[in-house]
Amino acid sequence: MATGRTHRPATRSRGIPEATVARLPLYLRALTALSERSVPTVSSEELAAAAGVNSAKLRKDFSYLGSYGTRGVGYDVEYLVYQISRELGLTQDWPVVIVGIGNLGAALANYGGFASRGFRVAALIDADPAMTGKPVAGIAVQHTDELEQIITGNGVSIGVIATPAGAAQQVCDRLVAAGVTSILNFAPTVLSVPDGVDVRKVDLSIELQILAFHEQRKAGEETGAADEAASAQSVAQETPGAAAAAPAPLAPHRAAPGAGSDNGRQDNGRQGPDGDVPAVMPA
Amino acid sequence: MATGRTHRPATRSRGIPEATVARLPLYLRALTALSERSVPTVSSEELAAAAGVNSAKLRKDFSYLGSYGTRGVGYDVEYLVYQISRELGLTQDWPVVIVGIGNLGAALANYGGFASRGFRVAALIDADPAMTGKPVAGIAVQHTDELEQIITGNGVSIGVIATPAGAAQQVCDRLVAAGVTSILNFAPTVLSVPDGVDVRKVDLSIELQILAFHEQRKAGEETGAADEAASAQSVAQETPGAAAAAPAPLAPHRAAPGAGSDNGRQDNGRQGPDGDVPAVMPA
DNA sequence: GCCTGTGAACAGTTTCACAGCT
DNA sequence: AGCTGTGAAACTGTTCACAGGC
Repeated sequence: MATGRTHRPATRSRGIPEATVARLPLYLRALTALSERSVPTVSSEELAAAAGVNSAKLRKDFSYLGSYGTRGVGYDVEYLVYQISRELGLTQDWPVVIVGIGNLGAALANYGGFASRGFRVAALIDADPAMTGKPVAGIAVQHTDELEQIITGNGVSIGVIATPAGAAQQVCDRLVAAGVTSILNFAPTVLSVPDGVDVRKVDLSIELQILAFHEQRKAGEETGAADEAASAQSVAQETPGAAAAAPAPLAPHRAAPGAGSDNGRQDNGRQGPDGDVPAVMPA
Repeated sequence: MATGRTHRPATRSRGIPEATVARLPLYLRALTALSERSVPTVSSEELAAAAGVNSAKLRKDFSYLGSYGTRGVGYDVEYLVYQISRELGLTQDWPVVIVGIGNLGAALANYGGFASRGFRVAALIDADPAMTGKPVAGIAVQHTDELEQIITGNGVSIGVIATPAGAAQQVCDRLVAAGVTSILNFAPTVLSVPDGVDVRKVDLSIELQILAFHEQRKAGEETGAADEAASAQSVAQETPGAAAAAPAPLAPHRAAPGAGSDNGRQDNGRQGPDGDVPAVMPA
């Protein structure tokens, strides 16, 4: 077994870097597309282009999973799809509850990508009695009172919070108390959870603010264009080949420059008040 | 490109690290909350707790902005709010257009955090003629045909794409051609854009898949609890003080473990087909 | 004494470049 | 010849620990 022998716990549980884990879904999506077109194999170069990363990074990432490619040939699409799915835990079905069925919650409930890959919306929960029983995305909304029962009854371990900021911590506490150990938080608040519970955060206004930062910077350097236009904004390099070399004969656009490192995972902390930032949804 | 690589080493601090930029909005939110409670100053320790990071990181982050604190005292809340706002470019108003007014687009349009800090929804655009003229969040939806005119007429440089995956690249191309240079993409696709255009991506299913990965890992190690429960899942450390030491006398929960490094910024690449993953919104 | 600001050590991630298999 | 897999180098980000001002 090429399972690197000496050091390197390669296939062992501790191993895959977070940065790599965060990219696996990207590869999986690209591979799924290839699979649907019945493409049998891909080279790291091709797959990397489809996923929007560079090939060295992709190969390194795959090397943490094991040696699933064939030198001189490339990777077997179907096999890789399976291996990555397994690694991500998508071969099993994850029941998910969405709490807070406003516009955002409804959008999430209707999100096809949800159901398509390992996730199943087990229940929609909202605090508004007027919503109870109303079907959203084919599922009847249930009242918050039944939250605990829904969680335990369905063995739910992943919860999505799409409530207003003011209600998020409370909902979070109840989810955790009922047994949820992974939370995807759309409310603009820092959630406090016990050790062992994972929180990932998606925050609209933060994303916009980061864009504004770069936008402002662009405006400020609108002067010396030609020379270092792209690199000046600290947007840095990626796709050294595409961006630097080839004039791209037919493609109308080129690669988006990428600068790594953001966080999507929440850290820690306790926010003082409750509702500081306006909420995403009505009720 | 290969143009030497514009070093920006100098004593002239023209380079705030991306990781720091990504946290500034977090600090800003915590500071705004303090400001509303008329708190005059905060220590790095307090502010860090409110923002969910550790104090050393926060101090380092602020050091890139300059020396805005007072030794022995802390930071002046109002002053810091101003400095960070300025750094992020929020002292000016950014007109934003949202393309794709389905559930998600509507949720974004209604998002209060949008308007509250520097961003103004200049227009809502949808390809469905049935939507045209309908008011969403108090703004009449306009048809895609007017996209270019809206962008140039309002000097819009930031666009939000909330369309189905299949339409995203097309919309993106038109936005860019019309002058947009920053895009927040909610469609599950890799967008290709020319150099100089920033793309940030928010992808629901990716976030869920990352959670599933950790969740799976937790299940697999449900055995040896006590000893290294938290660290075993590679969720790593953050808040060394809180998580490792102090038994937290009164707080009901503790810090959420944080592992850094994700990406929210898209990289590069050209996707082969168009609509592989189901879209977020109906039409 | 308290708390900021920061150099220096450390850790994680990306890129390079090439050995090695097919 | 072509392409993967991977050490090693380069780089980015985080943590430590303490000098230095209040």
